[in-house]
Amino acid sequence: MCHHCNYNSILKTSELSPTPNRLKILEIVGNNNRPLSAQDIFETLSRSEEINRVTVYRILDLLVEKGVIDRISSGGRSFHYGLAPNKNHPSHPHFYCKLCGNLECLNPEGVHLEIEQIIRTFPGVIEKVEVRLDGVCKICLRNNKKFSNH
Amino acid sequence: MCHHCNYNSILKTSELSPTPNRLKILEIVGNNNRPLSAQDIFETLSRSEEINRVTVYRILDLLVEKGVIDRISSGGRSFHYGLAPNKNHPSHPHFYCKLCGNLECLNPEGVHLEIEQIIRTFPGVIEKVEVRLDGVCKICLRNNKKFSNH
DNA sequence: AGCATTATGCAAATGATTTGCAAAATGTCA
DNA sequence: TGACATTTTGCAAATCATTTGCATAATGCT
Repeated sequence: MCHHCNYNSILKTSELSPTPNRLKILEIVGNNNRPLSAQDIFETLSRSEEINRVTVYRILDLLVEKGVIDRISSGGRSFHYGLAPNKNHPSHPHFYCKLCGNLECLNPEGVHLEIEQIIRTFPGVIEKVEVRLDGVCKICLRNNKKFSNH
Repeated sequence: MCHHCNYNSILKTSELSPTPNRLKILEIVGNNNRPLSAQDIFETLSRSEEINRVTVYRILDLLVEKGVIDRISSGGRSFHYGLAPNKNHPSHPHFYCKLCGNLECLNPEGVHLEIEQIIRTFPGVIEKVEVRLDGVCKICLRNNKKFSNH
């Protein structure tokens, strides 16, 4: 979630003209406290205007390509999208609930990851690190007693 | 990869009768040094015998459910499968090459992950942690000069 | 052998994403 | 402003990974 970002200028500095659709999609991604699926974004946007699903996919691809947003593996079959890490939003781990399929952001302080050794010795190029915890979220736990003793 | 495991007994202790197909699929997963997709496993198995793709999926689901193997997000659209961590194979991070789509295992020593704080304070149940590095592997780097200065 | 249970195959469905192509919108420049 | 190139969007269909439903085959048990 970001209240400090000017999405318009983010687009411009990323070599993307700030078209209405791009802006709206970036706002939806940025104003949410969790990474959303393309479907989530499509549904949200559809509530206020007509837009094609393919357009959503294409804009998401573009934003990922320019490094504005991150494509995040959810643990399920669909990708989720969140603002790319920057000064205001440090890189952080996510939690995936295998029951409701929601992905949530975790505090970056909670996880200390030391990968210097790998970065030093890995023969390829490392562009991104993803840390994801999987399990059952609080809400599903309450609704699903049988998981409470795992 | 595992040279110390008796797959037959692993199946038995997991409440699964060691049918030929289950054994072969577990062997393919276990004898490989990287997590494979269902498609990889299907193709490998198909070289030596007739088997249906759906059967492969079903056996993989079963092995995951019983905790024998792990379903791992690849960074691409398909899941990959590797032996679940145990005494012989500690949990370890993976590297996904966005060009060739291969997933490889990284040394567990290379990554230090401290998640005690999250585990202590998270309101849901955490069952699994996945760490994945994304980028371009050594081989694709060699074949794709344009990525060598990223 | 007879019957229940389990495992497999096959066809089709589903869900997420991508592609091809054409129409609409936008930008550029004389 | 008009003509033309470029970019953005929509629509239909394709693709890819995975799942479902249902029928048959294999296996286990008494």
